Amino acid sequence: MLQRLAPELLEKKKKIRDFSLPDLPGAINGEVVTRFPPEPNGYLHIGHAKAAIVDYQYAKKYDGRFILRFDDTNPEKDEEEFYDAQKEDLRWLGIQWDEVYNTSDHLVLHYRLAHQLIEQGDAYVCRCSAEEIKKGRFNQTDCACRGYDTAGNIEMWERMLNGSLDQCVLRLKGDMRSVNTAMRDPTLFRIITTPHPIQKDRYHVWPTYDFAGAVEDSLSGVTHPFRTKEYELRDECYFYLLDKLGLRKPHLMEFARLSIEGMPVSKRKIKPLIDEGLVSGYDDIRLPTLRGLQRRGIVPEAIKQFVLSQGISKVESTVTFSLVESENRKIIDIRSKRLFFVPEPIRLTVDNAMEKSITLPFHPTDGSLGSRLVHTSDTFFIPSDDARKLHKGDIFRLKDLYNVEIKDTVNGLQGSYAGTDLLQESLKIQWTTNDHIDVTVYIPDLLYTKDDVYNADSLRKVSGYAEMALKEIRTGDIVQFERFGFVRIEHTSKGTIANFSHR
RNA sequence: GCUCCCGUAGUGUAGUCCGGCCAAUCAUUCCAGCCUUUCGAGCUGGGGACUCGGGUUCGAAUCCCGACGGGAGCACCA
Repeated sequence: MLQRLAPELLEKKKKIRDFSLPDLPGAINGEVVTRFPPEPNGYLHIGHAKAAIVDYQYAKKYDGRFILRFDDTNPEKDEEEFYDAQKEDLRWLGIQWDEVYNTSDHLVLHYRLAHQLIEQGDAYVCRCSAEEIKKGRFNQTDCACRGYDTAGNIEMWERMLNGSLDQCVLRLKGDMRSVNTAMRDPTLFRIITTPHPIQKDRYHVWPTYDFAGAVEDSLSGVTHPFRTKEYELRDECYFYLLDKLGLRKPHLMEFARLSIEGMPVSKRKIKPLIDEGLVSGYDDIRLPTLRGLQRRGIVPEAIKQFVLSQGISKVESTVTFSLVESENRKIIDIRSKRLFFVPEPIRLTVDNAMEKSITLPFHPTDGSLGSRLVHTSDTFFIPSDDARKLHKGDIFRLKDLYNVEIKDTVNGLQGSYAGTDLLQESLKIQWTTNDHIDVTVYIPDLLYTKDDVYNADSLRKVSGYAEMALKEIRTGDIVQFERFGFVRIEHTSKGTIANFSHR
């Protein structure tokens, strides 16, 4: 009744806070431009989501623009499938970009800027080996290449581009004696002959992150780029480079990387798990990948709330996943249908049971979620965990149906009808009838224990019966199995499975 | 080793830039109670923190110095 007359009254009870981001320095409403620059080399995870959501929210907050930029400057790592996969993940998160482009589309421009640096004497072609370069940085000594004249450098750069010179890189002429190792003549361009997923074999000289990131941020009009803290040492290089190129300098900002207790959040850690078969793939429900989270029944709004609640401080912290669960529960509780699922079922016979047809609502308070009709006879199934607690003479309630008095627990579980009066203190147990669906529930646990060792019991499997109404539930829908927890349903060719989200 | 960043309750987080309104916010977790035909939700109550030591000041979580602790970088990866 109430939900029909004034649904907003019920909604209001759920206080889903709206976290507000702190103000940005030098931000002008309508003129803020942010960007999310993933490398298309894997599936997105919750760490990416943090960056993407923060970037996107800031653009919205200031009525500005949000750019999606694929930083695809390493043909050895980037793969074509991930451009679309990442877009798909972002769309799922509810993120909409005003513009999308690939850094690899701008290589000609990058070459031109490199040329400019060389002409100014701010960059030089270095033919030393990686080893020698490393040694030079460590010892703070110049190599011979650093001393070549501009004309020679331009010639070598052109040979680099036309493929007649290999074993060389273009380096920034920084300060080999700087205390900041990132300033000791960082590499700006290197030769990679592996075909690029999009550009194919059009280019073989590729900019590094230091060059491409700074240049793209500036040229694309980004006013407030964010990145994670581990890049802080490179700030100096970022601004130095823009300075030398005479390009606009954005308000560069850093925040701490997100880490979650017991969950690997980097590709570096996730990949081996997949390769060793310890998880089923990038969408394994134990993983904090967006695909894993989705399959587990975590909704995008919850991820957004969670991310924003973390803020953008530089404090490194390890968050409990229960914060995500809590945000998720707040959102799905009010809109998830309730169904009966009986884990490890045991047969219960009620000797003087009458056949009944009853209508049960899908939600205790929200009638708009509808109801289902259930027929009962003298045969039920209840969870064996509950059955174990029952003794002869006990009276319990088949939830939403009637009371049953236990008559026998030895020769099968038997009981008899014991009225419909609701007994406050009696156990209310969910049940199914002979008509039921076999369901396997997968319950994820932390992949790593406190000591950082792999948790072999991280995926529990529980089989049971669900009521017939589960058939109406579509793959991808989240329901609550009463007295069990929230699950996301998947109907597969091998039967129905339910991925456990949380209580 | 060198350099940089960070240090508020069990876990996160606001406050730190511009010292007083902070006997420190909010969430989560935990505990107790209420409510409820779910072990879910809701409601009420409770516990629990400014790393330490100096300094500046009438006054410091907030500024300065030092110590300690944690993280990161030191790639032709981003």
